[in-house]
Amino acid sequence: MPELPEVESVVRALAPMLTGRSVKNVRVLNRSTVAGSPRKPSVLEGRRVERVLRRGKYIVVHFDEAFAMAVHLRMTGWLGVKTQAQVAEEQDKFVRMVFELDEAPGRGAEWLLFRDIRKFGRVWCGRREEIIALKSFNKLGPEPLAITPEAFAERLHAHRGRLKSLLLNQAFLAGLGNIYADEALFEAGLHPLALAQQVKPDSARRLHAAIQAILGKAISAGGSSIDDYLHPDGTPGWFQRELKAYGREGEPCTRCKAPIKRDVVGQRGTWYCAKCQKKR
DNA sequence: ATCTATTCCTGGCTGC
DNA sequence: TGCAGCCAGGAATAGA
Repeated sequence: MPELPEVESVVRALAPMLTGRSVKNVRVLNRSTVAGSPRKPSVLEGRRVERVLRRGKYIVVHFDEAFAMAVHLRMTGWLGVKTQAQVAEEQDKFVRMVFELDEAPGRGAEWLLFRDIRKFGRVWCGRREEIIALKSFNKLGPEPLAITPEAFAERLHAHRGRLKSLLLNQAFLAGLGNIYADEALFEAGLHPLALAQQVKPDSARRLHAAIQAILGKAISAGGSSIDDYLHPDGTPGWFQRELKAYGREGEPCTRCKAPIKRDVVGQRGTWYCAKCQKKR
């Protein structure tokens, strides 16, 4: 499941392949993949890529003439570049959108593909200011790798909810998902059900440090390949091997050897060590 | 403000 | 081998 480190890995891989290239043609193979009203991916035809960046879990592509595209991979989305020959050979029924690219020096005819098994992923196309103004995009909270410990603690204490739910709330912090929320709470030694408002200042600081450390390590590892996530070139990330709580029900805690527990918190599977993650 | 349930969607798993 | 039924889950949405 792509979260911040996975999306960051996608952006870093795609940026050198896409920057400077033009989209000749856009084809939509699954209508619901294209979000927005009106749906208008054809506005990107003839536009040249200026930048590829990340905001929260969104991949954002800036085009010339102030056009832009935002992509959310949700559960099973994948972006990558393939040659026309590869695409023809593979006959991949899960490709939902195809962007025909111009021929760059040293590269033949290539297509940017959006592949998505479960069709939860979404692509928005339009003018840059329209994309930025999208309400789902506009209400995103701060970037977890940019926020200061002080600002983080202040935000934390301004909320009444449970830590796990808060970390998953994209308006609170943009980019954490189920995997890294559990990992950050484990690392900080905080219980998923702890009330945000009751978290003591030193615990808030530990949580902030844990979030930044986990995300930094996961980005360096190319993210976690769980279920379907793969890099744009088809290779897996390897941070899944470093996970200490997520998906490890029954396995011994790496700190105290007690078995990792799984509960459901806010309709999400939640893994934690009941012995060393305390509610306060 | 916060919480819960529901929807989207399909591969993979379980059980018969 | 086949098939029905269930599950996971990010985000939007509605309702409490």
